[in-house]
Amino acid sequence: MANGDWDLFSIVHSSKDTFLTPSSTIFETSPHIQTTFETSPHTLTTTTTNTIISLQNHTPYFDDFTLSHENNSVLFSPLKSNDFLSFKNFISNSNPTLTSPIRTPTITSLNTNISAFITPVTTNTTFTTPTLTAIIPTTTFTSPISTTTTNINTSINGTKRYPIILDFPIFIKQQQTKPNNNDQGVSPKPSANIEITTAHFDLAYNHPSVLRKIQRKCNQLPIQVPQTSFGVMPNTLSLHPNRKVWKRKNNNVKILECHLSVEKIKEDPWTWRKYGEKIIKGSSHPRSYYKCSSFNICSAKKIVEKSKNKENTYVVTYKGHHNHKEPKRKHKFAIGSFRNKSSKEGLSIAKVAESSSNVRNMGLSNVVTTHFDQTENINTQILSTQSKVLYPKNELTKNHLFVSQEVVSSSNVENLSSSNVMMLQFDEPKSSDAQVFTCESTIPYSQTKSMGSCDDDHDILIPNMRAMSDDILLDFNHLNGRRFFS
DNA sequence: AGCCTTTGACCAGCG
DNA sequence: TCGCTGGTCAAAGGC
Ligand SMILES: [Zn+2]
Repeated sequence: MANGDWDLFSIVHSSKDTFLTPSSTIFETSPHIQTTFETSPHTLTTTTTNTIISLQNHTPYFDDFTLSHENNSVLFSPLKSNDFLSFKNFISNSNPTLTSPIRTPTITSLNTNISAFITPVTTNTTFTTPTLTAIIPTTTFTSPISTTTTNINTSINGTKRYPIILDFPIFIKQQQTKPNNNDQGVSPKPSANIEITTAHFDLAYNHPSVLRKIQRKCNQLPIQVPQTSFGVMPNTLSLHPNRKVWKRKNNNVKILECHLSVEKIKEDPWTWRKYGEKIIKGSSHPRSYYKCSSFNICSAKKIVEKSKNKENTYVVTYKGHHNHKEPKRKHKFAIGSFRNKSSKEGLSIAKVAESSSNVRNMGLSNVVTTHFDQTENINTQILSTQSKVLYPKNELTKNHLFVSQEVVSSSNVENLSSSNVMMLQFDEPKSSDAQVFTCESTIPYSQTKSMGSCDDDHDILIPNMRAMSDDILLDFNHLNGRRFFS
């Protein structure tokens, strides 16, 4: 796939006045805010170091921070280019001893530059960790201010009020130093496998800059937060007695598209039942339609089609979400076993699948099927995001970031090496309903390990609809006056 | 028996 | 209006 086909989804951490930019990408860690406060010249420098992966420049999001000055504090939320004015006033008003000298300062320089230094990603798997530096206000005063500010206790503390992606790029760096045992005689291998889990999306959804826009302009474009119209369920009051009618309004909404190897399809912990197969015009491979078979009212579906371009790779599109836990074990005919030989496509999969090891790590979150669901409509989304609760610890762990420890240990490395990249995509802004997330990953469902610990004391997380119990879901259904899972 | 796939018909959306 | 296309249904049969 040509890189030009991808627009990277932005987990947008933008400043208040910056619209989310669908075509740019930023992943960032918790900003580490370091400050230096010098009295001569009177300079406050705040250095916020984020770790960012991006293909293009992007207005960064600065986490809220509090400037404490003696017994006073001011919250900056977030940092804006004119914050230095607030800072100046703050300094002026907080300490009477400064009033006189500051009243008539000669400001020799004001540096309000906020700039992001982002190194372009040169390959799909080489990431840089640029430094983002913000300098607020760099104000140089003339004397006599330096003689009156020597004992001022000034500090800046990041408030870290909202969840952010923790430690994500750190793991990337670890991966980059790890030799790849399977890297034998094949041209450059991905140095990092990045498994995109619900954590990324949840945190993106929950980001305050995102939520504000949803609640304010949920119907306007561009849409910053994934939303679907997939809530149109099969009509149980069908006009045709012998046939159910599936209303296909907005049926073209893609939830998530993945390019997966055979192994990863096999390791999909969910169970699926095939309900259709279609020859698609212009495609040499048929498209298979699957429904989740674990739970009779689960609306999760997936569409599998063999990739045109890559052998042993399948394009898997997931729709809807599971309203239940992962099955403890797959029954023997679950998708992935491909027992039937009459389908040519299935046969090719079956050969590989049967020769592979058994499915492992059933309980782990997988890349997409478990958690990349959307709330059923915008109303629900607002409802859920207005109720902030803490995850139960086990759910938090389950949904946390996973990074694989090994490069794919299959025989198909050469076919997968070019796809070992995390790509998330917003649809074109003109598309009013569809939000396309595209994830191209070679991470198997297994071979993953939770490497992150959660900052439980600080993170405030939004309830994860699919991680919640069915009872809670029913409550939501009542609140919204309709049923989602029927 | 239960769950699966296969398969042609049916249905909705769209140009 | 009509035909094309993709998604879904459901009967039939397999494992
Ligand atoms: Zn399900």
